[in-house]
Amino acid sequence: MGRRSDHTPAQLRELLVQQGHELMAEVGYPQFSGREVARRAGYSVGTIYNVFGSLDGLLAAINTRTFVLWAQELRRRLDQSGEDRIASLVEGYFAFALENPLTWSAIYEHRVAEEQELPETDIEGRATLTLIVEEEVVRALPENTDLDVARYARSLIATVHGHCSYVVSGSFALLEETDPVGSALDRVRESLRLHQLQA
Amino acid sequence: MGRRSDHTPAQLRELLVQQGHELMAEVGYPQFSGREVARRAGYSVGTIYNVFGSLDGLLAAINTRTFVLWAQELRRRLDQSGEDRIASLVEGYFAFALENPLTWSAIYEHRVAEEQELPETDIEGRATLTLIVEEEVVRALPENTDLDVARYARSLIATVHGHCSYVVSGSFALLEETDPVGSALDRVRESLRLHQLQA
DNA sequence: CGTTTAATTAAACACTGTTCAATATAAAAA
DNA sequence: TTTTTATATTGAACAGTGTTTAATTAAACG
Repeated sequence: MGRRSDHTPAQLRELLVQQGHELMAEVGYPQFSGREVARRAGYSVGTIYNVFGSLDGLLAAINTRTFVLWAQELRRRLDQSGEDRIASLVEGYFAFALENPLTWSAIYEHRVAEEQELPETDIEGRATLTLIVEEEVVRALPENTDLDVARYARSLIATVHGHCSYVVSGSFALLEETDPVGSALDRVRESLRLHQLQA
Repeated sequence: MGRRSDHTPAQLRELLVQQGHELMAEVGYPQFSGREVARRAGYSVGTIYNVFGSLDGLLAAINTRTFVLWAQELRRRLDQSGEDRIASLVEGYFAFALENPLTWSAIYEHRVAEEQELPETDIEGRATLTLIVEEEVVRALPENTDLDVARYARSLIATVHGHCSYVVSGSFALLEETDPVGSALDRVRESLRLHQLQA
């Protein structure tokens, strides 16, 4: 078969990312197969290389999709949140990871060698999550704080991330931890409380 | 070639773990190859399956070795530590990960499906790290604390781990974070300070 | 010594990711 | 409309991988 016109370039790209994302959700990063994605999309392997340049390119696009869905979930929860928006964030962080363990883990299992080579659209989609958290951290802090808020927000994300990754990977289950979300939230609250008083 | 007697079973096991650990340090988890380990050890692939039952068994043994080396490094630093033993711990955590990024990452990249099936010796080697931290957390807290110290220690480990994994994976570098160790230590100190006062 | 037992291998199988010449077809030019 | 050009698509080839298993050979035992 030679040139086809079943899909526009944009449609084809979308199709591959969608099928790839589904496969990732089904089997996870270690069992992920580019050939299988092509098979499901009704194209042959080479097409992935035409469209994304490499398998890494497809994987990056799949993970970016996960980032976007994750950010949407956080926004959704913030919109429905009561007073305690920080709790909504932390719970949303965990909830997404636990409801989508395989796609969520894939984000961290796929090491991007030179991250500068990520397409603009990918970088943007990924940054959103950080921005959402930053907004809420600003909101939780006194106006006249002398903290580097961006840096502080990243540190709180890292704190929650550490707890969350232990849960999803199963290390915490082994240690019979019953309330990892609670622990993560405790650490975040402790830190925020101190910085709220300090002003 | 049939049965050989170049190594005792124990020696052979040790040889494979050692070669495997070296290979992991050279190429990292994604490029790791059981066949290559066997090649370097001068045996054929099947031997790995004789000795460890599966490739996962070898990987578990390799990662356990990393845990043991890591724990040794922490103990070494604690022995030479001044007053601030918590800082020694956090710095030791990061230092080991940054000096051994590939073997350290492999610990978290190799998902063990049913962790109950880890050999006793592996479980023991891995638990040591947690115990070291627990000891120091007890030391840092008032005697009459009503905290669940084991659980609290795990939470602090998760906090540091979150920061550390961002550094090693390169996510923090991208965000121009200059002092992740400092951030992690800040979060740990904040929490400890509160729990020191609370008594 | 012969027999049993166990370690070791090589080959086979079914997969991977990646590259690339051949080709069929859509788009452009005549 | 016909011819030409450009390109999207494929399928095969290559070099790997993990895993299983029958055959082989050497050690251990009686």
